[in-house]
Amino acid sequence: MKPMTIGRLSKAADVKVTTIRYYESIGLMGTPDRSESGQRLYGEAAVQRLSFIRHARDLGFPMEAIRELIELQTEPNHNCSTVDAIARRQLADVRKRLNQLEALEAELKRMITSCEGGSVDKCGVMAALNDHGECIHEEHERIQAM
Amino acid sequence: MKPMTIGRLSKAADVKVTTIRYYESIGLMGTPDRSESGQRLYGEAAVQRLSFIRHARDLGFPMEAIRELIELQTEPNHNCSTVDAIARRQLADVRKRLNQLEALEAELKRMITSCEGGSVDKCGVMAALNDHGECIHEEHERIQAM
DNA sequence: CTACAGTCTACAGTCACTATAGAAGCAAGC
DNA sequence: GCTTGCTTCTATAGTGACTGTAGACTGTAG
Repeated sequence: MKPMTIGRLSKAADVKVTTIRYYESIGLMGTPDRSESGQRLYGEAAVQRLSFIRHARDLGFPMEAIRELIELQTEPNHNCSTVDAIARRQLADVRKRLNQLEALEAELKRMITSCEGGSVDKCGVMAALNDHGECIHEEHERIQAM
Repeated sequence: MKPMTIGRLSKAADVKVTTIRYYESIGLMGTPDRSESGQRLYGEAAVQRLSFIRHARDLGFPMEAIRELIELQTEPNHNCSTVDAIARRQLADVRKRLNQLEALEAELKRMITSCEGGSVDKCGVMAALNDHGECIHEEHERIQAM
């Protein structure tokens, strides 16, 4: 039951110190106890909470959804259908992105095989990039780079 | 050969006016001619350039890669192997993201099916989110939400 | 005691835009 | 010519989810 400093918490949950303070500032983490000298002190619950956030972020849940989930967690009598709905929404989102990425993969593959070497003005990749009619972006949503 | 204003260019290339000015400010678009009253005037080449950028962004190319591609375009004698390399890098990236998303899909599906209704403290989704050991993030890269 | 790592606050910077404000320009209708 | 209303101009601030920096204090190992 001995409390840990922010650095230890950081290691325990694999979240950077600055990010922990950031989460606190946006109200995701609650205000921790402080030592006499003013240092933040955390218990196991903080590790849990932080790992939860991290895991949900790794799964691509938007911050807002995570906030919602945390609120739901704190009132455990609430029916979990809301939680289920959030997860389903996220799954739908992931699937949409999968489809888009598959289309991208196909187009990139096509672009690359069309390139036969030589100078840029005959390059198939460049041609494909210039030739902006046919391709994907009927529904013009943008894929994020990582 | 009559020049168009930024608004017309915006419609022609399907890129917002503000975004065009932004691209200019970061040096992706070059400084256009101006009318006597100071309005930007563009020709066909600008539509081409802008569409090129837009298409590459739609394909998820990072800004830096696009900048590189544009530079290559302006020296057409350059061998296109560099272009090919950039496209291949992008393809590899897309494939990596595909794999990650597939893993996410599986985990989300598992989470959702494990939920049998009832209150939050017995919810399988919540359990999965709390239970942060086993899952994906050995290689902890984060998937971006869109 | 002295290093030196960790922690504190507060604020600026990142990316790729988007939004806002306030002023000036332009095109059409009356 | 005048008014109406859209477009354009510049400059600046805001977004999300952090990251980085500066300068001061604290805690600990040798």
